[in-house]
Amino acid sequence: MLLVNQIRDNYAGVLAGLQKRNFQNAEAILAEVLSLDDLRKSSQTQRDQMQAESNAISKQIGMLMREGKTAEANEIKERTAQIKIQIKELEDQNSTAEESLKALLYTIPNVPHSSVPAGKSAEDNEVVLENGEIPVLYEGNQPHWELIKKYDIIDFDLGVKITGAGFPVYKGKGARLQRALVNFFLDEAMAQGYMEIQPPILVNEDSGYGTGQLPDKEGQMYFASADNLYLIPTAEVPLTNLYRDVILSEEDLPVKNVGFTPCFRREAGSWGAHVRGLNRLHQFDKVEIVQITHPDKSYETLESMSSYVQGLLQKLELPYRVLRLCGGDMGFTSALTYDMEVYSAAQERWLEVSSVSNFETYQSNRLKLRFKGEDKKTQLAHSLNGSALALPRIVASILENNQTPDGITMPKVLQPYLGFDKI
RNA sequence: AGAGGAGUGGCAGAGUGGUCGAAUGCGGCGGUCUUGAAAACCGUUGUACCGCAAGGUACCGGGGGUUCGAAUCCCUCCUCCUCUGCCA
Repeated sequence: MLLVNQIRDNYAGVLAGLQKRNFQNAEAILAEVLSLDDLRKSSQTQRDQMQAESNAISKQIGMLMREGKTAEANEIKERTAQIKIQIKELEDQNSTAEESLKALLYTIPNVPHSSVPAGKSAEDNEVVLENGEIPVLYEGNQPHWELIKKYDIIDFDLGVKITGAGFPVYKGKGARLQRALVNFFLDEAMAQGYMEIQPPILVNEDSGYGTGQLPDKEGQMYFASADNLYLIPTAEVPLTNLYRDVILSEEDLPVKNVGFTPCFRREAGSWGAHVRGLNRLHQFDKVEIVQITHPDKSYETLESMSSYVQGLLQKLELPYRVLRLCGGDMGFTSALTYDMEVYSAAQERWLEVSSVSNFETYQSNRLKLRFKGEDKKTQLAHSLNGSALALPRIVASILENNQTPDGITMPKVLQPYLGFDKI
């Protein structure tokens, strides 16, 4: 969430940024934030003063008691009763203001970076670059949901039988392809200095709040009610919450972590004709990279993460483009997001396979993720993450773009991991 | 899952109603001494909020309560350890 001081010190900038996102009623909401914060401060100042007086009296009572002056002690005691009532009132006022302030801040998205284009929807995203050749497929090519049946490598019907829609079963070479991709992605990340982390895939409520899935996206997560745990929608949640309530020292920066996990998304109400096959699932595998950096370095880091993801796509020989998301299409918590899309020749459309974002202090403010520098001052770190990569659409595009009348050719980099070159 | 024990500063560990944000030791940082280092000695060493500042307030696993006053008493939740049970 945004910092109140960020709003106070740069009111015009924050307002303009929120408007670029088409955030409704920005002006009224920001004014409300400032007035709630004023109320919070003034009630605390008063409360602290009353409390100081009360503490002084209590100390005095202690002294009188020790000297055996019980009557005098009892006399002063009566004064504290009155103070207590006032303290209670001020405390209520203070905590109400604080809670309202927090609830309001939760509803305000991050301020976009200056390079973010204005716009309302995906159509206004800016194409930064395109790379790779779009393959020309043979007559009679098929989309992946046909190919997986033809070669019997991914089975949706079996998934329906044992779980439900959106939970595919990977078989034989299909399963092997999944494992090869995961290993390839992890090995590549480690070669770039990321440390591999295997986190739990169920997380508690605090973690949900830490990265922003709660309170508003509650319906998107599967919930294990007997134990109050959420199935993670992305490894971002455990990987970033590792650093909740942590003060790093400056020399620990940048933190570079990578993790492979299954991801679970309820995707309530988002089913339709264009989300067939592997395009949208309830359970899928993803390798996620997370970095925690010094505020001065985060944009440099964002570029390097973007190039890293592009490198993966190049090695997989997939044609892709990079988009800079416009204000209206960005995620709630992001300040700048690049989406990587791979062209699927059989579906004749671009598929989003990665999203790389800089959250600046938006997440770290919620997480209380800070670092202490040479000057011994603690300040909020910047957090970034990106998919590197999510498997299903990568699998879909590999299958579709590499299909030939007599089989599907596997990218060269994967062959050592696969043990075969063709499906 | 059942029975018992325990959670205090970076770590170890005292403190069982007031002068306790908290002894002491270790570690860290600064200094004296030294050619340098070690040792010794001296000083310093948590986080957050309010305040222009001086300063104030809160925090002893989390939350709630009793009391003029809580690290200390009560309730509740969480976590860890030991034993029993179950188990990849």
